[in-house]
Amino acid sequence: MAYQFKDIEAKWQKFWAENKTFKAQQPSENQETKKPFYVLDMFPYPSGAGLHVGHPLGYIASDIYARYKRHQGYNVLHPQGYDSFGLPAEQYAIQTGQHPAKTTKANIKRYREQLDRIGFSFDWSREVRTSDPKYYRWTQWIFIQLFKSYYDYEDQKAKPIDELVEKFQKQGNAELNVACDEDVSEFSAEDWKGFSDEKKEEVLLQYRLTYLAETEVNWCPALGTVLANDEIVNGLSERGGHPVERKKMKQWSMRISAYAERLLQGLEDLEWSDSIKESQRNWIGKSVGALIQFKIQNSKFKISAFTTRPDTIFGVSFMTLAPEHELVEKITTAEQKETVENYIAETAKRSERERLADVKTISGVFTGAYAEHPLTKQPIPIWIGDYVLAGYGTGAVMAVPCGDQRDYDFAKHFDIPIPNIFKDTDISKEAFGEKDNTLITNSDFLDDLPIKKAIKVAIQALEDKGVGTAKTNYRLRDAVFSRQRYWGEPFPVYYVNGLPKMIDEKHLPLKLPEVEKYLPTEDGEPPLGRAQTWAWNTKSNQVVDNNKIDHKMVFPLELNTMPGWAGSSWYMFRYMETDKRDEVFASQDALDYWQNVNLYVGGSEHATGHLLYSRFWTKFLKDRGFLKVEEPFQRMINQGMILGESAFVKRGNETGNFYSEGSEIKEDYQKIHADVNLVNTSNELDIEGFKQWRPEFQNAIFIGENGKVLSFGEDLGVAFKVSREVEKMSKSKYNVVNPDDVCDEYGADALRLFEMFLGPIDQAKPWNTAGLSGVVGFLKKLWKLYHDGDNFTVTEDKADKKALKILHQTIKKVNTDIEDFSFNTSVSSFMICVNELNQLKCNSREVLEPLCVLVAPFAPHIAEEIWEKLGHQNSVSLAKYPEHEEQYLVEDTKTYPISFNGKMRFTLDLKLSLSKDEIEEQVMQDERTQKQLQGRTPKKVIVVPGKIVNIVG
RNA sequence: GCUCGGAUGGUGGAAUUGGUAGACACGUUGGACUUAAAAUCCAAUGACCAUUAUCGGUCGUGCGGGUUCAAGUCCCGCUCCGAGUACCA
Repeated sequence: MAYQFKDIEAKWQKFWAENKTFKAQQPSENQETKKPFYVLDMFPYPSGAGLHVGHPLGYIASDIYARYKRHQGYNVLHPQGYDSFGLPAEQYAIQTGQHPAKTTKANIKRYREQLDRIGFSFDWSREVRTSDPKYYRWTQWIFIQLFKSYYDYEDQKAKPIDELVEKFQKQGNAELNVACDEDVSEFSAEDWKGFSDEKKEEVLLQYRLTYLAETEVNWCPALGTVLANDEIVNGLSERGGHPVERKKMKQWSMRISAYAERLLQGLEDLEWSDSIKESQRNWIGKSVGALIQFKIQNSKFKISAFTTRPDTIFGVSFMTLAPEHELVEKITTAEQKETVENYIAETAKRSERERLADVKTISGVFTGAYAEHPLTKQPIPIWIGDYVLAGYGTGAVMAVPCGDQRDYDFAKHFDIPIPNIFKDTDISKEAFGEKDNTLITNSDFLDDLPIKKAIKVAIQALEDKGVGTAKTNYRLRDAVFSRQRYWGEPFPVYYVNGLPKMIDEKHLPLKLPEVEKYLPTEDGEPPLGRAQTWAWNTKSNQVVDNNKIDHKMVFPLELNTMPGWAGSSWYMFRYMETDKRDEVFASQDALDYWQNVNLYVGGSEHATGHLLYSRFWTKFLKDRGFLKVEEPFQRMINQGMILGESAFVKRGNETGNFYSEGSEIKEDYQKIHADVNLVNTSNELDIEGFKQWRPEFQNAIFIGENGKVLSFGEDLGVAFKVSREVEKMSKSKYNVVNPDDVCDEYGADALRLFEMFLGPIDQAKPWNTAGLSGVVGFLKKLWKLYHDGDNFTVTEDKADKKALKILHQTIKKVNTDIEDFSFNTSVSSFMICVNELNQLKCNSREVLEPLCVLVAPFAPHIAEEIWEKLGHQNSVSLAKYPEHEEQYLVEDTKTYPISFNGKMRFTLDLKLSLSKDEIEEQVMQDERTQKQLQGRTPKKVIVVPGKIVNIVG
């Protein structure tokens, strides 16, 4: 009987579910003191399209690893859940009026069905859904904790805001080294005590780790919504092409910038890919330099500019301010006023995106004002230029045209002098941007110092004169945390006189209200502005009707919701908790036991989003004593994307005829997507299916590969071919392959093995079903190894040496492969092993039982079935993973490659125990050596024992 | 522009510290079994040259150099492709 995967897979999936085989033990029930091991996948967003074959790639890899760790005796936590708040459900709701909760629930159901078919060893008892009020209650709770905290740079940690209030009372804010907004004004302890309560609240908001601030957003009046940067093309909305304007809105932000240094340092000890670490480093963008003050002539104002090159201070020939810089209007002279205003108006019109796209055009205007060089006291003209970004540093640049290409281009364009301060360099064509050992010149006390030394000396001099300070700048900006959406976590916030107040923790969750439509309101408020019941009664601590708002006891609630990354920034800790989910976000003993994620598997597209925010929240929760770990994810593997092989047919523009790939076409044509499910592995299109797929093609004419019109009946043998192109797998490209179909046709084990066999886990690769037959063949051969027809043929006989050798070689290889995540080569090893055992006609339990366990993480269903036939009661997942025994692998002879001048000529079996000289002697005596040498004496013989003999002549 | 990856047969991809390049699989070709097909099994398969089918030879890991007895692997200089990021002072 052949291997009946359908029955077997269904049987074991049922068995695992019923026996709760993969339920991780809680620390309290874990009496045998098994070591914990936490394997986590990035949880999916349950979209309406369902899973395609690309999604399970990472899940299969992590599942293999989780199963492997269970075999090794670990108490493995391997959960799964859903990142179920998000935009697609909301957009679907806008179009259809269906409540997002309803579609989300349906999508989750479908996801679960699809996942279950692949035989994952998830512990579903710990499932989380970010859109579940029982879950987002704790997301809201964390938000409140952030609101109640500030960041102390001195101790490098977050602390309760009350402690800051105490400090204000004692010493004001002047001397404090804490994270805050840029524009806080100084106050003394006396000032603080004199502040009204409202004023105090306003000040504190500038220090809290989540705070309200005016932020510019892209507002599209026609669509009535706020757009993200990537939803805008050339200043128009991507959807519909409507104009977009910049609008200031009050938004919640997260003070992630406070954690910049720790987020950077923390990367060192993580076992993540270099590329992700590097992206995070770039994103954080640490640059070390100095902040230098420039007095403005005839004015009380000062400009401070950040530079990484204080050594070039004597090369400054002008300054440039961003058009948005606050000093611009204050310092512009009367005669330049009109020019400057025109320029500002013009740049404001251009969207940020346009400005970035158009880097080559140099534009700017002179303000008429002059700054004073802090050391030479020379006047420096102040310009405005849109190459200076308001959001980085101070929005002002001390321009050193000889050392910076942008300053250089600007100076050339406006005919500003370019003094050279680098010895023996040519700056006639471009700036000298190197940071090497070149010496400085024309720079007073910095003359003849190499650049690196000069930087230090310059900073010291500036500090001594009180005109500058050493300063580290980070590119990382605070993260906007408000979204004008419906389908997200509501903020636990109400407003008293415009100031935000937190709802008391014990009244959480604050549940999403019902709305009749999911669009923003006519006057541009977020969808929650449509809710009838969206006010907070501070007496009853309940949500009440809007028209009861009296600003005494009943107050308006926040209308924004939290972004997608809120719920995903802490979910890894939620899985640790099972019983007390209503009482805590996760209980202390669970957190202490599981610590953090040992292995995290997911795509690299979250490098600067989710992976940074989760690290931020973890560090924050640790600072405030809720966690003991500093990092959420210790080791990470990033799986590559599986791409689709789209199929294209050529359609004539005039006739509408379809042309086979190889046929001659006498008119202009377009390539249009054809559903890949209508194309076989030889790229032949199923024409009847194609006509049914798109009714408008019903009467189209098809020109076959032979160049003739295909008329059915006569031309049955003539193929109609399509061309193939690799693209991202997507519904709109009709190249989606559904894992369900693969499971139906070949089985879950085959799907698992094939996805692993496809290539290295971290590489992007196209899905090509053609290769599936290889792993299907392997499974059949594996089955055959234990069966002869219907009979189970495993015996208790002693295995012969050869069989043991191949078994232990395979064990050794697979063990190292799993640790390295080289699953493609493990599958190869299995194939080699099974082929050899088949040839040896091995049916000894001594070999076949360990092999069954070895294969189990990869192809669990077939392994369970065989395991049962081998007479075991328990699941194969509880079996101990085999370890290789060196005794079967050691050999006393080695096949030596014998090379002449580095080229391999023949091989010779030699005893491994031989010494160098003995090897050389035996090789030289061999007749083939003599033949190669033809009587000559070799110059040198290189013998590497155990490896190779090379004869140089 | 910068940063990080990558380039190996017809295809996907193997190759410890430099040590027999092309494992394994797909595909292709030939064969066995069969009335036939499917399934299965066996063999060949980097390119070129040579020869009597033997024994053989030359070239081959994007390109050009280098180090070495020996380079896919190390070093220098390029080309191309992919990803991220972008006027970051």
